[in-house]
Amino acid sequence: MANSTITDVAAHAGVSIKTVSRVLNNVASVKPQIRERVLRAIQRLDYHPNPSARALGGNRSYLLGLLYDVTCGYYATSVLSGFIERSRAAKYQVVMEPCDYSAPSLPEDVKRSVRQSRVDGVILTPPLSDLKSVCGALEELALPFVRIAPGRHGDHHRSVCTNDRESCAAMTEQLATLGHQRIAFIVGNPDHAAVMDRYRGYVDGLQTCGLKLDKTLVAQGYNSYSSGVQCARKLLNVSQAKRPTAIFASNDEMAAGVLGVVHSLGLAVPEDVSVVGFDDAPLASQVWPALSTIRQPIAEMAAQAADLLLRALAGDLPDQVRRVIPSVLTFRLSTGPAPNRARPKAAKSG
Amino acid sequence: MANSTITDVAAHAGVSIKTVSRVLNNVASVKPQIRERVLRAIQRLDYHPNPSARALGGNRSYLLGLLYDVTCGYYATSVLSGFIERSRAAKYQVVMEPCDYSAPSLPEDVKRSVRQSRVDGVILTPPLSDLKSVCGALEELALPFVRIAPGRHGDHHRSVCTNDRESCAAMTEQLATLGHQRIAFIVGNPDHAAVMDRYRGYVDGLQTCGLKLDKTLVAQGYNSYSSGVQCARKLLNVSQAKRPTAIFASNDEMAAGVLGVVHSLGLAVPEDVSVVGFDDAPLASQVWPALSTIRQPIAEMAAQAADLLLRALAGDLPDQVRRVIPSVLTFRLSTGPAPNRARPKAAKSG
DNA sequence: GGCATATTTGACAGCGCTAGCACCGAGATG
DNA sequence: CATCTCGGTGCTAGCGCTGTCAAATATGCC
Repeated sequence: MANSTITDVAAHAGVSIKTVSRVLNNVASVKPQIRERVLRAIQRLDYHPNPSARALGGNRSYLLGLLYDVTCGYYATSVLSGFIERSRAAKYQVVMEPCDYSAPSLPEDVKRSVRQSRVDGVILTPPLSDLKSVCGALEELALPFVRIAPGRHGDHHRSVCTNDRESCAAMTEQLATLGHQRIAFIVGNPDHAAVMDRYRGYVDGLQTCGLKLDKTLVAQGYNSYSSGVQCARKLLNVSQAKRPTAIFASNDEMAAGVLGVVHSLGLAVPEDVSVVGFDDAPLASQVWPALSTIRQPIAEMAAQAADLLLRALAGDLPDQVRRVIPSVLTFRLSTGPAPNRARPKAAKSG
Repeated sequence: MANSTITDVAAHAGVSIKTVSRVLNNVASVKPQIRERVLRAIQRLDYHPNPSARALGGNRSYLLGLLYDVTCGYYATSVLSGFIERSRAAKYQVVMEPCDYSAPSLPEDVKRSVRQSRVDGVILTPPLSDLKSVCGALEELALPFVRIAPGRHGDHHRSVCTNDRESCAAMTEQLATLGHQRIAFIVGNPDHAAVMDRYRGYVDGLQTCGLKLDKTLVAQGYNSYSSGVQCARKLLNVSQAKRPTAIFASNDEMAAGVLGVVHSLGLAVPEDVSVVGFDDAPLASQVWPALSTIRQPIAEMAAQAADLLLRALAGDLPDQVRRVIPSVLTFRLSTGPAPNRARPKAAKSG
């Protein structure tokens, strides 16, 4: 069955192709009755406009790009799931644009990539969303874009993020409420600006609870499992008195690394050490014990980003917009009350 | 800088646009000297053909679809990374086509999806690649497709797979070599036909080593972490004598579930029980202890699939082709010698 | 009713490329 | 030497839409 064209629809509805085009593009000035007639014809013929023809005629591609770093495949997939639905609804297609975050030629790569694919706009996932060079390249091309979870928001850009700082503060407070006084923190990759906010939240939380920041309890990680392992070794390889009773990592992968070290030292989670992550990646519930973490609503953020991008393309959105979707604290088995030594008053064994 | 068009290139090279078009499409009958001239002009103008125009004129879209099940995001991403590179090189773009594997309307959804996006061909990732209904829908539309890691190969289709059976046999033999005599197996979701091959490999391996198949050591899982947990409980909740000393799960996620159960029973991995997975997903090296597993070369398989699809589109490929990319056994910390009780002869403690 | 204004609709020319066929010149053939 | 062949090239008509602008129709006012 050959695909029907706009001409077929026009013939069936007894109008000109231009009117059909108007209906397709939601132009207001079509009489309801005629619009109805056209829609019926479209339905009857199972007509789908040819994107290539639309693109060629309208000087746009109806393609949206999802720029992501190849090493962050999981994140990209989650973003995709939220992004694609909205885009589809708006008759846009999504093309994936893998990038190598660490390549020196990144800005050039991005430019070539988007020019070649002729996308109408892109969304940037972290860590790309933090790179001035990438944003600059996009601006040079005058290509609309929305950033997901960028660290710096000051620039004149559209972005969607979550409340990293507040949720990390809340998590820190929860740990304190469980009796933890020596709460360690593993900072994420400094390249990912958003994770700095997580650290700030940790500091806020300590302060709220009257705990004072102990720099020996802060380690610098790089978002990877192995950096989590290294940080955990550093944090735990001390006398028992100085050992943290809880370790809060800036992402789940590093938290998983912590778990490994704790196990291999013969310590128990959460009896000896509580462990907390961030993201609620699938990994968080597939390690043992399952990680308490902070669920970042990636799909929802992506949907909002799609919204912003589509509206920007339609021209009814200011240059600078920022949306915040709250994260939610999620408690699983990796957290528990602080061990007795930390709070000598209420000694009980179980 | 406005994008240049084929007309600009033709003018600069002093030829007709048709000749430029021939160069772009690798038509043989262009004099080397002229071809050279055109290529230089293309380079100088940084010309990229407009895909929409190519699509419209040539009656194809230069779009390739990647059909995947939304619940298998990770797998899709890995496939993508291998797929996109080849496609790009051939000036094709990749669009992601998420599907709901379990929807009754799946064949209709697939049809609508591919018709709407106008893709020229698609690749199918598991579990989609096993569904007759999906393949049927695609055939009805006469849309070329390549299946990745399907279980049944008998049909008249193009596919790329790995040697599930052989590698699982080899892994089973390795476990036997380590002294394991009670090797349990967790079968994967029966919907994913490829995993049945893994079970067959396990049976082969047992046979090769002179171990006999004990049905009480075989559990039926569903590829998820939680089904791994359930199977492990069933397998381990027996007297010590009957307990398996090694558990081989058909994928890493289930193996991670096994790990959790072993830990929570107070047993040690690999001292009391060795655990093995399949896939070498990121998860495998992010649990503790890191999983011995079988690395499925997904990206490479995807690249081959892209190759097959592109050649099929070019018309120089028979209907039925099957490529096999071998998996590789990967040993990490989750496997070790069988505990002494299983081989009472060489008692040593450490 | 007659006129000036909205409002709604249609005719038509591209968008940048490919496909089909016509064309041109050089070597092969009679 | 005329004719044929054929590799190499150019001309031109679309592909299915959108944008522009003009035409047709509806609405408001005196």
